[in-house]
Amino acid sequence: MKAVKATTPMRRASIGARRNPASQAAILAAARAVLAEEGYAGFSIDAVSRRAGAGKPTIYRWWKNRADLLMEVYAAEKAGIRAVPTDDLARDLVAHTMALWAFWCGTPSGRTFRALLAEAQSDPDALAALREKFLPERLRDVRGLFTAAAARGDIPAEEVEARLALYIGFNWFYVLTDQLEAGQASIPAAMRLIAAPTPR
Amino acid sequence: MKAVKATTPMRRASIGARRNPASQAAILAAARAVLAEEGYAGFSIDAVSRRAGAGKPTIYRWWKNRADLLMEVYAAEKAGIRAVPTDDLARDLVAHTMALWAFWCGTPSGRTFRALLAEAQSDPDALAALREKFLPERLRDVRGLFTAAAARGDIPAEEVEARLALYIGFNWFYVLTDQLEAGQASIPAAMRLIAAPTPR
DNA sequence: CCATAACGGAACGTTCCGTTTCGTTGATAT
DNA sequence: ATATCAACGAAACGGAACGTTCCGTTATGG
Repeated sequence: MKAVKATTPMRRASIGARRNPASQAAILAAARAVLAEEGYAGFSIDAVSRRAGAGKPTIYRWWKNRADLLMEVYAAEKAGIRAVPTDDLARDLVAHTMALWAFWCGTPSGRTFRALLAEAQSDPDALAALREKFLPERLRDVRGLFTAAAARGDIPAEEVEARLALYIGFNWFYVLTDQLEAGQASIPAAMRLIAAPTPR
Repeated sequence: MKAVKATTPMRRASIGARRNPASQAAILAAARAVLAEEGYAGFSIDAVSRRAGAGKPTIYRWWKNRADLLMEVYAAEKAGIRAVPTDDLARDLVAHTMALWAFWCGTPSGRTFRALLAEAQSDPDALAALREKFLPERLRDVRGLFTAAAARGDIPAEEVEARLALYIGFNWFYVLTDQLEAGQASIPAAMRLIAAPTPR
C-alpha cells in the first residue's frame, strides 16, 4: 500500500506549468502575520516561508527581494484610506491623520511601514523604489489635499512641497519612534500650522 | 630561529591589565570610515573589526551592541552644532537646519543617523535608547529654541511639542529619503510655518 | 501524451551576529 | 624580581538569515 498521507493534507502543490495565486496569497498573509506578531526583527524570508508553507524559491518567484515583498504587504493591507478635499485643509489633514494612525495602530501596517523605511536605509534599490514608486502612489491623495487648497488660494502653490514634507515628516517621526499613541494630542496644532493660510 | 616579524609591525597589542583607549579610537574611526564608504549596508561589526585591526571582543568590551556603537559614532562626529536662540525663531530654525544638513552631507553623519534610525526599527533596545537618551540629548538645543520663543510669547507654550515634532519630522523625511540636497529649497517656507506666531 | 514550469522541501555557500577560547602583552601588586 | 591580572588580536564557534540551486512531484497546455 502507498504511504498513508505521505504528503501533508493541506499541502499546496503545483497546479501545473503556471504560478499558483494561492501561493502568493498565502505568502502575503504569512508575511502580514509574522510582522504583526514579531515585528521587523522577526521578519525573515525563512519565517515567512515556514509560516506560509511555501518554499523560498516560490517567494522569490513572485517578489525580487524582501523590500519588494514588504511594499506589497503594505499595499495589500492599505484599506481604502481615501482623502477627498473639502474646503478646509486643516480639517482634511486632521481627519486623514487620525485615519492613518488608526490604520497604523490597528493593523500590522505600522510595523510594515517601519520595516519598509528601515529596509530602504540598507538597500539602495529599496530606497529608489520607495522614493520613485511607493511614496508617490501612497501620497497621491494627501498631495491632492494640498493642491486643492492651493487651487482655492488658501495656501501658496509654491509652498506645497514644503508643507507636504512637513506633513509626511510629522507622521514619520511618530511612527518611527513608536509614539503614535502619545502623539495624538499634537495632531490638531500641527495640522493647523501646516495648513496655515499664506502669511502676511 | 624565531619567525621573523611574527607579529605585524603595527599591531596594537595589550597595554596591560586595562582597556586600551587607542583601540576604542581605532574602532570609532573604522566605524566612521566604513559608514562613509559603504553606508549602512556595509556596516558590520566584522567589517569594523577588520578595518580597525581590532578583535570583535574588543568592540564588545567597549560597546554592548551595534546600536550602541552607532550612537557613539554619531555623538563623536557631531561637531559643536550649537543653537542659541536669538529673538527670531524662524531665523534660528533656518540657520540650525542649514548647519545640520551641511553636517549630515559633509560628514558620514547623515549615513550614521540613517543607520541609527534603521537599527532602532529592528532592535527594541535601540529604539528605547534612541527615544529616551539619544534624541533628548541631541534635541536639547533645538528644543531650547522653541521654549525660548514660547517664553517670549511668540508661540504658545502648549504647542512646543507639536512644533518640535514638525521640525524633527521635516529633517527626518529628507535625510531618510536621501533628498537633503534637493530639499533645501523647502527649508525657509517650512521653518516659517513651524515658527508662525500663535494664530488668531 | 509529453514537454513545461511552478510547487514544497532540502540543502547549498555566504554573511553576520555575539560569544568563547587561546596565547601574548605589559602595568601593577607583592 | 616576579606573579597576577585583565585587555589585546586572532580564530573559531553556534545560530540565524540571506538568496540560490537542486530535487522529485504535480498538473496544465501544446
